[in-house]
Amino acid sequence: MSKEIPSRDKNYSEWYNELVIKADLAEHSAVKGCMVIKPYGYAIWEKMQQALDKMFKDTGHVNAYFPLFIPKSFFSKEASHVEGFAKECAVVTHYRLKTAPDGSIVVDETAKLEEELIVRPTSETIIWNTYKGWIQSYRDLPILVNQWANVVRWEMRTRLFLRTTEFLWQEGHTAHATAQEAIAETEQMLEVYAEFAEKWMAMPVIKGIKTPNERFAGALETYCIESMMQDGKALQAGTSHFLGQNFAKAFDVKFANKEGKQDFVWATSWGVSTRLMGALVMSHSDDKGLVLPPKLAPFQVVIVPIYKGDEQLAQISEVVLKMKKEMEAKGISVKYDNRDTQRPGWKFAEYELKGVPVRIAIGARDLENGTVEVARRDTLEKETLQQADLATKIEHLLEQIQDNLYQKAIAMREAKTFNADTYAEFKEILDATPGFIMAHWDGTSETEQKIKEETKATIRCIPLNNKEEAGVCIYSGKPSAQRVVFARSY
RNA sequence: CGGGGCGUAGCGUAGUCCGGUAUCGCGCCUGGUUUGGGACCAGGAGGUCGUCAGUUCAAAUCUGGCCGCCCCGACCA
Repeated sequence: MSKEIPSRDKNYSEWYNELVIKADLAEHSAVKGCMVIKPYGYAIWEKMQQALDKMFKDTGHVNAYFPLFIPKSFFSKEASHVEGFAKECAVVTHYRLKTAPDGSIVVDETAKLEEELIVRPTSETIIWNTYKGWIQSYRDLPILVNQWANVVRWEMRTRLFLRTTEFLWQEGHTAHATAQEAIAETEQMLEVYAEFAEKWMAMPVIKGIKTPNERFAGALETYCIESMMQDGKALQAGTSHFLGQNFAKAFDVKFANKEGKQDFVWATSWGVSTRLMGALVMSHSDDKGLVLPPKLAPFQVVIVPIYKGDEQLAQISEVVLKMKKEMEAKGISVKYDNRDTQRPGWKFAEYELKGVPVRIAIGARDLENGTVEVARRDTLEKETLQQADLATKIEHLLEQIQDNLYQKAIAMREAKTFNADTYAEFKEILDATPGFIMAHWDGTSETEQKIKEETKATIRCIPLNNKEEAGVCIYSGKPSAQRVVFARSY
């Protein structure tokens, strides 16, 4: 198979698609709109899961699991929620197949479900139906539960990782005694997501709140982190919702407060998905392939021996295994690729394609000099280092790479963030230099809608702690107190 | 659901207009030489040409139906 991927600049979508496949992250599946996540891609997802899961637990959350199927009646209890998801639900109507007279397998019409089951597109309804039985008193609160699960949304158009029919995610669903506490939770989880994106994925994000148009179906307020991909398009990387008492009311979840009065429970939900994998690819990778931040790389260092004959390999291996051990003692994950079936040049290209942060090559020359060749994936720079204290040097190098990726991503975002003061300017920037456009907006849905229809750009978010600045709306000319983030998005 | 493109070996493709039993590259297998940036030589294996039907002495090629995929749009995390 040819491992060449198309250029990033020529066709960003094609580049992304090919890269995901060639780097062995995922592939299209036999089921329309679904994908197969391959072992290498899944290993990265597992790294993400582990880091996130720890952050959730450090903030007091626990994991649980709820059913895949949601009875239609549950699903329809919260009006705006149904409305938001109705168009993209997979529905189970029967529970048995049979063999037809002609030998083909058909649905047994006699095995029709009395009530259809919805394959969860998200679990608010089934979870709140369950919480009803868990909550009687303020003493039962808060409930801080997270679920790792798969969900199905029957999207019309799909794209590997970014929008597949089935995807993996985590969804947190919390229940609180007060609005204030629920809002604090919503904001806390947004912080967790932002920290994960920036510290682990090396992907800078803007924290903000969604406009009513873009709000989650059933939420009072949707907080989000928005990131910018290398082609200037925005990607929503995570959301945290303050659900108010909407779901508690829909499922009649009341509790007795300290005064002995009945009140509806306050709710939040928050989630990130395998979409983050897409974000990771689009944030850092280049025409040679994937570029992984060290903290999420399935292995951070690959060692490639360069040798002639078994004897030389044995000598090299002796040195390598010692090095490997030292690095592993520092918590660095190392792969020693001593396969004789591929040549060094092939391996170099392969590990670049797969985004391994650091590559160490060692041959006869190095054995003599007590050196190794160290190549970093982010800058593609190579240098020769002394073997002495290599583990410490690599440890620092990995930190540097992690930081460099983040700084590069910030620089890219800054270079593609513009102010627009008139609608003409706004449209010009949008086409000429895609990116984030900071512009004044009159705060109405109508204006946002019009701009979306005319330019395909949406308000990504209203940044938290936004700077106050008097101005006029680029579209309507009405007064505005702050700029918001506009962009075309994935 | 609208617009465009496509379906030929594991992958990428030529051939389709003008019908005559499938081309090339990568990969794979065997042997040898190699190994500091995707090796080279020699030999070899591998194909219901998406599918069903029709036309014909003869269909990858012509006709019709169906299926699937990709891209762009509406929808969306």
